[in-house]
Amino acid sequence: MKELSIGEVAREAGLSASALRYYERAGLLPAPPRRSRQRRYTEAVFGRISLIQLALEAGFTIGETRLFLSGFSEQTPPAARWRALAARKLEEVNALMDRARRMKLLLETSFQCRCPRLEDCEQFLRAAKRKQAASAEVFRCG
Amino acid sequence: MKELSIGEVAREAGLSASALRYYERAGLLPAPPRRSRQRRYTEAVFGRISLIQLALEAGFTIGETRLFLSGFSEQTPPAARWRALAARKLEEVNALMDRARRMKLLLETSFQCRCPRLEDCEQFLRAAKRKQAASAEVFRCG
DNA sequence: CTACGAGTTAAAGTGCACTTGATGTCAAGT
DNA sequence: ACTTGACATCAAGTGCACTTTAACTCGTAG
Repeated sequence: MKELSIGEVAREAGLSASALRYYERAGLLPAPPRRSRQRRYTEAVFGRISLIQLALEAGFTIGETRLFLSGFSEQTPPAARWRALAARKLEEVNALMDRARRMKLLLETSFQCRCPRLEDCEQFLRAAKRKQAASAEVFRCG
Repeated sequence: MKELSIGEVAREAGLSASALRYYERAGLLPAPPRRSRQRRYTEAVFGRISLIQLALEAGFTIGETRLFLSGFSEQTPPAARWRALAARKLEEVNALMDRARRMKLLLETSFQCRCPRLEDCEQFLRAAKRKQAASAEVFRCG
């Protein structure tokens, strides 16, 4: 089984070595064995990394992603426990998609006006004011 | 024309006074006249605030929102500015929805899958690895 | 032997969108 | 006169996901 350095893994996976170390500290990646203090990975790490990337790209935080990963990899955690976790995340993903859809709608609104100044444009003001979206703040920080 | 304090505007608009001051510093809101150093707004500010909220909810950053509001060049009409910014953002939102969809699939699959370890589950790895999204970091901070 | 590149650590820095804290000003009420 | 409450500024803090920096340890090539 070929051993890979952190640099090789990083290049292959398309992220930085520092991100890999960060994931390890954060408990997303298991600490690999060392050859004279240097990490040596196997190909198996790429699967794990893909899962991490997908979860993060889907909007999960590091903490949630850790739950997602370790919820699975623990030796047979109570199936119900995982199901609850997955159900909660599924709700979040649904909320996420809802929000994305609303954003898409807003973005696709093609304003046709020729108003030179925004403040005078009834079209924009109307669009802006009827937004009771009550969005769950999935993305904006703070 | 009635004059409003920052507190009244904040209450009415549903955001905090500090956020209003922040928007002003960031160039999203014009600096209103002062009565003994205190900001005095007119009703007109609510239209502007709605536009800001619209843009932020559509996923624009503060910087992008400033571009939308006060233009690259002032003589570019608002509708054109919106289209230009929206086209770029739309791609990001589409990528986001794609990722969310795959995450949803993943989570739903998890209700069926009996693999003891996540890394061994072909279903997951396949779902996770199909990512050519070239994600543009829409939402994640940093 | 020395230089080089790639790895190691802990700690501090970054960007976003704000918030919080310390300190000060001011008009109105008691 | 004094207190209260809302406002002001400026600096620093927050949370996330990393990155950067400084100081080091290696194995290998020349």
